[in-house]
Amino acid sequence: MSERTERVGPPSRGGRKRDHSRDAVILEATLDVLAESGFDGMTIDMVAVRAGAARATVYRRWPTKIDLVLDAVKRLAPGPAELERLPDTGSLRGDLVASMQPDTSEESERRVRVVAGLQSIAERNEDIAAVLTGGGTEPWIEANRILIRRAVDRGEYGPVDVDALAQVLPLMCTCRVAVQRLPITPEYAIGLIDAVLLPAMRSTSKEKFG
Amino acid sequence: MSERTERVGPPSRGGRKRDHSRDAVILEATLDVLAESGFDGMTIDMVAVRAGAARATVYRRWPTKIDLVLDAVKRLAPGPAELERLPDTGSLRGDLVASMQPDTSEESERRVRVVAGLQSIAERNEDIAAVLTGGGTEPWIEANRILIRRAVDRGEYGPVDVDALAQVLPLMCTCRVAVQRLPITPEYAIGLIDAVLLPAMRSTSKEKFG
DNA sequence: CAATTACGATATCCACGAGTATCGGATCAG
DNA sequence: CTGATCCGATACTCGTGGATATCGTAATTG
Repeated sequence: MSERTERVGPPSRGGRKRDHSRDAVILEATLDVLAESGFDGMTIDMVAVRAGAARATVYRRWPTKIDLVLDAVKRLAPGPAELERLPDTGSLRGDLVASMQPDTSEESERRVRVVAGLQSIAERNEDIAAVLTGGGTEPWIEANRILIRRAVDRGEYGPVDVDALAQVLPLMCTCRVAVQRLPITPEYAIGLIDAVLLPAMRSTSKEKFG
Repeated sequence: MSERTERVGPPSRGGRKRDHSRDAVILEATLDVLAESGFDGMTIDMVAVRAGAARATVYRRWPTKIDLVLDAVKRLAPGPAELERLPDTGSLRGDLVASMQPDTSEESERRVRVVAGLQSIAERNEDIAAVLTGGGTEPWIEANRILIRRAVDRGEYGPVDVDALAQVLPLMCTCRVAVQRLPITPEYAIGLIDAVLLPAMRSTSKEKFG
């Protein structure tokens, strides 16, 4: 977490406790607004209203807009435990379809929209850029890397370019939402798997053509 | 073109002519600033300074910031003639490599950055969204569609899912620049062609796996 | 030359949003 | 109860940027 406005100096004698359960509400509201309006279009007031709080309450916990957004985006990054719980159905296709299931939900569409809405500020803010790579496409690509490597190891496919193939689904889906402004339906996701990724896996790319 | 501030009423008797050769300079400056700072980060003053003009000169030709950006983005859309001049080397790989050549240039990286920088405003402005689909990834996808269809027609490959495969290179390259913030090197482009697209072409996706 | 318009530069108006300050009411510790 | 702190609400400051207006100068027509 980025530095809050915690009281450090005087060991206070009492007073109303800060209701920390509202942190999550405010951060969720921040992500909602970010997904809808982007960083520049988002105002602290929008966040406060959506969270049912006062602007002062937000500023009491995060000193600047940037700090608020940083903490909010950190919620997007999957924990290491997330990568441990990858599906294991026995076939690559089964694993991919299972792992894409949450990606066709609204929850994950918001994630992509947040990433898209932070591009402009990421250009000028090192911290935002850093937290974006961690919470954006990279974990998703890493998950695909694991699934593909596992399929190759168990002999389901021959040797392939794991790094290149692991990027196909995450990058294409991200671009579809962020740039083409189209939803990731289960049909589209499965279509990509069956028409692009799995066919590419089947033909090992040893021979080149001139 | 969107409506300018052209004089229409009084048949004027004379006066200094508007130097229309500077339109292009201003619009190019607009694209440069858009690519660097996005729509919200761009100010009319940045554009004017980069174009070596005064703000008043810009406002004399385009009434609002939106109008200026609309005209600028229209310059990104390739004319119909562009799609007629697609490479024809005899092999799909040759065509793809040749057609990707300009995409690895700075010129084309700017195009993608402009598209990325306009996402936030496109969410709220119908006109921007419309002109973006025309000048963004769609023409690029269409070009790939033509190349792939041609290769199938000449018997170089069996039947494939043309629409899905035509999106692979444009979407992945766009996302790499706009989201991952990495350059499109010739190595990366050719790597995609050899490790993803052509392998996927080779194995026709008739059989499915459960 | 005179009238007219474009141009560069600059001043100005205006709206908006980040961040601060204040206030009344609520909630805790002692 | 008392003092300290949180909360919601509101007013406020202040910088920025879109848009307009003005002015002196340059170019063009008659």
